[in-house]
Amino acid sequence: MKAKRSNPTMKDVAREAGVALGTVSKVMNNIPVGAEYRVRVEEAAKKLGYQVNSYAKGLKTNHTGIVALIIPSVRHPFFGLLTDYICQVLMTRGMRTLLATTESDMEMENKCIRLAQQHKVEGIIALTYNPNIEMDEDVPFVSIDRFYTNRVPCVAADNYGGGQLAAEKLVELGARKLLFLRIGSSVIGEPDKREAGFESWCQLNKVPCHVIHLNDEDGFNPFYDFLRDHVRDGRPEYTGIFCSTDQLAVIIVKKLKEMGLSVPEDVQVIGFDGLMNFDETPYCSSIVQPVEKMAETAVDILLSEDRSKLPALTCLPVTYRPGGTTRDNEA
Amino acid sequence: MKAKRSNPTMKDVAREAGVALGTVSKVMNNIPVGAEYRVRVEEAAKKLGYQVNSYAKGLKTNHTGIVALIIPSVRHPFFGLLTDYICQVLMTRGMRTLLATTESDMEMENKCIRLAQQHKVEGIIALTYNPNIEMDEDVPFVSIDRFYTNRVPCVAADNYGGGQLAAEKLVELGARKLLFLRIGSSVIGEPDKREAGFESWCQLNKVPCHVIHLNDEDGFNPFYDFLRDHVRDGRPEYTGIFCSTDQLAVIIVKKLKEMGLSVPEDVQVIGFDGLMNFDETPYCSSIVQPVEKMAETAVDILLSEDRSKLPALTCLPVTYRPGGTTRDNEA
DNA sequence: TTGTAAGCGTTATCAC
DNA sequence: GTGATAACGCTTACAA
Repeated sequence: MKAKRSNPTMKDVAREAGVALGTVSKVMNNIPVGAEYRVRVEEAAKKLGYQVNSYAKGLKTNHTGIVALIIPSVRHPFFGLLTDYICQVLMTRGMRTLLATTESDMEMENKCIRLAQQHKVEGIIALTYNPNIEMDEDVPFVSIDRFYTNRVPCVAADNYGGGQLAAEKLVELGARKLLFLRIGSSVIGEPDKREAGFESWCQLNKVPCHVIHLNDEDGFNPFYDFLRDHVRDGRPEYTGIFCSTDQLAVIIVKKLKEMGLSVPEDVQVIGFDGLMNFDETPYCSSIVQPVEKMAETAVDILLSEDRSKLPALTCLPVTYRPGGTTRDNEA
Repeated sequence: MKAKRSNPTMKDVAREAGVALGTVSKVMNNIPVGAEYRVRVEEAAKKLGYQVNSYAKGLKTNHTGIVALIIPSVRHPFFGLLTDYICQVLMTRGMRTLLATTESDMEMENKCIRLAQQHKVEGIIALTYNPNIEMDEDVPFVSIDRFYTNRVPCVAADNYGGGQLAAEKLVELGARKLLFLRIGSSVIGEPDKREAGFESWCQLNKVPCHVIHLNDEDGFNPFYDFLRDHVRDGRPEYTGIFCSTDQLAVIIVKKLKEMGLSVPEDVQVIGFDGLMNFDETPYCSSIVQPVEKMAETAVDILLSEDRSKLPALTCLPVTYRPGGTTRDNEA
């Protein structure tokens, strides 16, 4: 553990090296300079433990090398994973991550955006369903999972295709009637397309399909009721369930087992997200979001040179992965 | 979604309001100023959509309102949770979080510390087992789970006490012989005390206790071998297992079941961390780390006014929580 | 190629 | 209480 002296400035380095201030600056920025000088400056810098003051630098250049990430939390596995990747990708692009967790509180979201702008970040990546985002026209902004306008690029998984894929898989695995389950207050983001894709596939393929929106008041009763009302020969009729998230799927599987139904024998369940338990095993069969790809894409778009022609919406392909809650051969 | 005009400066506001530059500065910093002036300035600022440039401000004041958090990742539930709390607590203290994930790579850790210092952060909170941290003497530093020297405050859970508690609980719940399991390369952090506490309790209470360090080469063989070698009447002799982390505990439980042993009937398992699955249910019976308290404490120490007398090591109390892998009455 | 000097947007120190 | 003015540490013409 080494300790270094404090706060030497370029002026100090210049004096130490016996060169002009501008020369030091050039060395620090890799601008061609006499080899002899370069060495002198580098030695002086090392000796004094000099580090550029990026605030002074940022003030001049308006480039801070910081990108703000605004996200509901970092403790939910999906957000944690996404944050992790974004942070890593930004690092490889020479950028730092300013993290702001908002708990999806709109006021907080706007506050964080304001703060980010004050800090002159190079751009903002945000995951919010806030309809009244107050964004500065000229700080690059990329939204994840939420389409605002053509002027704000949005990156998301192919939620619609994922919904279709879930339906297709469930039928392929033997389910004749399908159920879609979703929980929580209605939002207006890309994830809503999971339901749309699911339903459209069923319609197109003439597969009976029912949709249940769970809410906080009724709890799981609508689900219980539906299952009880649709029984045939003592077995549930709807044997394929698609849940809007893995989280919900895990809960539903538990509920089903409590009801004496076995998963995947009696009923098959597919979730959405593709999260892994921390022993690297899937929570459930799931439509896997390409989280790493989403992170890369978001960063690429945010930092792209030519901001005049950006894709308004980028949907990245999802995949299906068995995870024990479906009757796959190889599961 | 509103859009604002770009980059007005204090000078612009001053001109717009018809006052001097200094007056604007005072208004922005809540320094007493004529009521009439204050109103004029505030209106002008709003009209122009003015926001302070914190880089210019930081250059002057050397206060950036940013704290760096250096952590292996944010995708592991424990780190995710910790990051979440730290970010929240910092926010309530008027600080922003600069996040750096290192994957515990030492080079990366030092690089991140260097970058943080360049960004003139108010302080650094780091979770690293890096022995050669290159830290600047005069940027406040708080370490989590790793004691360096008396000069660097360290915040951790009471790992030693947690180890004792685990042993005590296992015996209380009926185990006569105890096993400690730990995996991975040896580190030199506070978490090592889990083992020490566990052993010391056993010694003090004359309870037979065996320790196994799993490593990558041998895999779980040492564990299997030990279990096989210590059987009595067809039942394992060591019926209480303490794992150094919840993650390991989850794996061990799985292995035990594969061996035909049932948990918690045949063998009881306690982990460490107290993590919750994302459906808010514990992974296993566990010694719970006070993560939120750790976050608060780390931030408090980092930002404390008087840095002359700081606690070198703060160990926060842990608790035991049943989680289905022990034979607790109420589990 | 190297050195000089003018700002970048703030804050802080003064006279007023 | 208010308003010029000099820094803060750096980049970048531009002059040498």
